[in-house]
Amino acid sequence: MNTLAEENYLKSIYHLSLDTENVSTNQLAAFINTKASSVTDMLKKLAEKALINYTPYQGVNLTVAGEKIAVNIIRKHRLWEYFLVEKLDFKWDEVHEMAEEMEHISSNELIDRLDKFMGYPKHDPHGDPIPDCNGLFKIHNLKPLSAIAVNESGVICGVRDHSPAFLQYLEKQSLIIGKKITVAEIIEFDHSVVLQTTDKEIQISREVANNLLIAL
Amino acid sequence: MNTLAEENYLKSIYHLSLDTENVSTNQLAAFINTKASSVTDMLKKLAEKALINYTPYQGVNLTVAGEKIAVNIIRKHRLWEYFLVEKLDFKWDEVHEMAEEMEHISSNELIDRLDKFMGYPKHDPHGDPIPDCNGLFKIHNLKPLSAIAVNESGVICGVRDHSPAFLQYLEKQSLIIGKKITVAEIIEFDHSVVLQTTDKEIQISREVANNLLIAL
DNA sequence: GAATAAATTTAGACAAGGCTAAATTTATTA
DNA sequence: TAATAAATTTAGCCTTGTCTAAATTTATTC
Repeated sequence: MNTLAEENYLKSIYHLSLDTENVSTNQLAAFINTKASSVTDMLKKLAEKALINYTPYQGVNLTVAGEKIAVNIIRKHRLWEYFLVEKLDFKWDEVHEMAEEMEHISSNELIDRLDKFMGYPKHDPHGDPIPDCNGLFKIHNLKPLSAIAVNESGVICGVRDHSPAFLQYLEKQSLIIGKKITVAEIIEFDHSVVLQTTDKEIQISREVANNLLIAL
Repeated sequence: MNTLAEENYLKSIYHLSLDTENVSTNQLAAFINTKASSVTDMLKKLAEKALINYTPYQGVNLTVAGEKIAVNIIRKHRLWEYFLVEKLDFKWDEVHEMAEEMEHISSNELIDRLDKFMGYPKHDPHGDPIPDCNGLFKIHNLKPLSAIAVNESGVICGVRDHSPAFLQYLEKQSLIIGKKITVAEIIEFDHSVVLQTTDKEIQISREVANNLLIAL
């Protein structure tokens, strides 16, 4: 098995790989909140284990074996988040830290049974897809709200930022998963977005719009 | 917060303290499966943190602060075991290792909500009492079956050995928590015990009898 | 295309937790 | 009570994962 630190590196490389092909040492260091030199040490170790492809100075990406481990950790994370919200009544902004710990519980039998217990949910409380027991999941073709044109409509299906502050703000504005919205206007000056929802009109900043994921 | 290793030492000291007033270095080393010298190092660290009372060569016991932490870990362990058996349908011999990991999930809010979710159970699947959110629980006055006289009756309420092998054996013999038994005979030669249960007569070794806890 | 800047890696150190071997203390026994 | 045995602690070393500072490589710019 892998250490907790190794698992966190693999998971982080996976997340960063969604945006860039090769993940750089500095990117990882910033993401994990550590120093570039520490990252280099760990990359050597993971490369040694054949979990990443690593060429000095050229960044890294996951091998098939490494990706399998990363996806399994993400599966655990999202299933525990679902459990915490659906069974223990936590709010969607409260569960991330707890799930960060729980995702490292090793038993796969446990997580498969948890999955069954909850009825094989497809998405976590933030709209992120939950990989099945074979690591398979659909990657939605979601667009940030900031990329939606005026008069177009869509449904909120995910968030990019998972911080409690952001989630609490959305909650307050009733901008929750499943909400239908229409872009009424985009303010020229600062690219703020005016939304028409089922119950009211809301104006949000470009920053917020950029972190809301929409299905058309 | 305390490290995983520290938590395991505190928990172990707590368990061993149930039998002996002061726990010796060697006892701990054997229990934790490590070397006496490693134990000494950790004892110094825990004494430094005022979680144990430690006098070199004289063994240790928990301070009030240390006992509080230990009981909280045990609460978590037993609640997770209950969850695994009652909600995820694991068998009583399958849950110990998983709970060993889960007991270190830090959030107390989480464990309190889990407790509520399950209806505040009083005992784990092995009959051990579950401390409440204030760390309070009744210590049953249970006797090992080996200490019960011929013709006396009682109910199986706990086990001393939690190993899968022992639990599987009990399961096979239908010697489960809540079962009513009567001591029919004690074999003089090897102190084997002949039990009369509701459905049949069973003979068990002194070793087994010694690890079954009975309420009269 | 050299010179500077930015990114990355190497070198050397540290803390946690563990181990072996040696020294010391306590317990036991003749 | 002296001698031996058992238990415990100390000393010194190892691994993991981290850090700072220095060296090296890659990127950028004039």
